Amino acid sequence: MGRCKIVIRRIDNSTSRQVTFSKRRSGLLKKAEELAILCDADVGVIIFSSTNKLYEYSSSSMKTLIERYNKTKEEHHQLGNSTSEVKYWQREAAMLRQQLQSLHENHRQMMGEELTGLSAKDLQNLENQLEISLRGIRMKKEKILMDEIQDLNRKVNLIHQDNTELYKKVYGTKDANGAHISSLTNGLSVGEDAGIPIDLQLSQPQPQDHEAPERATKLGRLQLR
Amino acid sequence: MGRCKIVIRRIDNSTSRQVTFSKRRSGLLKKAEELAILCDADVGVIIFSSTNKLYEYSSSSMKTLIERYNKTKEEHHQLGNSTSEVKYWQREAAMLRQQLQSLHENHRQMMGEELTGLSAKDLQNLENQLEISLRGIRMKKEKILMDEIQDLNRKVNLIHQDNTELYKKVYGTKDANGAHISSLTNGLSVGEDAGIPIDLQLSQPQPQDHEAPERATKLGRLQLR
DNA sequence: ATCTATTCATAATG
DNA sequence: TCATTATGAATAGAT
Repeated sequence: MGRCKIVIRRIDNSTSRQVTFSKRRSGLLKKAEELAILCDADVGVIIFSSTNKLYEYSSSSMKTLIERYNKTKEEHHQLGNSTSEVKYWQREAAMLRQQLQSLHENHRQMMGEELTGLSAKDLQNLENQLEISLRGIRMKKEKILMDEIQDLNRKVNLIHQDNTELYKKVYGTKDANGAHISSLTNGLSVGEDAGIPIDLQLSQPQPQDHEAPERATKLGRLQLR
Repeated sequence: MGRCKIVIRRIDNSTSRQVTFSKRRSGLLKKAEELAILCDADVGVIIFSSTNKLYEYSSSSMKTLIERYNKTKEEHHQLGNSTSEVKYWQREAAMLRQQLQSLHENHRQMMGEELTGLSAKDLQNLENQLEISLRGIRMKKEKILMDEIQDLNRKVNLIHQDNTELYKKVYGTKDANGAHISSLTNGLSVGEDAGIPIDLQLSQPQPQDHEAPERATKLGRLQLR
């Protein structure tokens, strides 16, 4: 229910994930309250964001609700009482450390380190994955550069047009392009002719899909490396 | 979202209250799951109907979630109340969780995912790193394969020598290498001369198909494609 | 349960 | 974060 349908899977972009979280969180809490009121139910919602921030709703009291839940589940575990609080945190830390270790090893392997123990097959898989990653990364990079270049082209053309206009104003409507221009335009007259749009490109002609190149605009620098 | 707007207050008619409960309950649980997946959040919902029936959803485990909830609440409520040991472990866990998160993000980027937000420069660095990794991995793989081949060569030579010995025993000490051998050794005479070691090599240092090459050694088969 | 007419939630955008 | 809006989802009421 938005501008377009979305698939329910983790949102990659962290900004939009945060935005969506904020919206849907409030939506969920609202619906929980409506359900509780409309249908005379006892409802509790607990949400931990990916940044470990807590949000909650409870139609009565969360404590009572959780107790009721535990009773219903026939688990008299005394989850809320800090009998073995230290132990809890120790387990938590141990679990996290384990996860961290495993991920770290994986990461090392992706960095081409610590490869002993891997079979030729494992290495082949790793190689394939890295090749896939590289393709994705290169595409993304190309896109950024192409966008930047397109924006620069636009900028250059605008300046060139401006200069042509200025030239006309200064020298009348005679020849709008000539040696004079160069000196006037601080060496920016790139095109041969005002009528022909200037077009910078990456030396390798890549698929040119043109989207919003807003980043380049902000920079406004001319870096033609 | 229905035939007409309704006010949010207890539905008097028990039948329609029951129907609405059923519909909205599933809606709420669905939304909870979507939030958890989309935004990488930990979400739990507990619902007791007016007839004391329990319905629940939890993206991880309700037990863990409730424990986490209680800990978070306590932490918030009585900051100075916990012992130094608890505090130590809490900090430890928080630190580990942070590290895990950061490493996870890094890992995702190395997998070519979640690249939005990276600059062209970042992407270039990533690309360079992956290329370095690939070189290392390929070298390692080559080495494994070369070792394997060397081992096979050794084996082949040993067999060949054995056969030569056997030939001598059968036919005396005359010519140890000849056309006869071929028939005796089941087509295994690969080298020209017994004195010259046979030497298999990778035709090109590229991924051929390396289906578990270690098995070949064990089996003692010679597959010379 | 199933079917619509509506209202609602929210994705994209500024 | 806030506001707007087009669009897909949820659902109230009826069958």
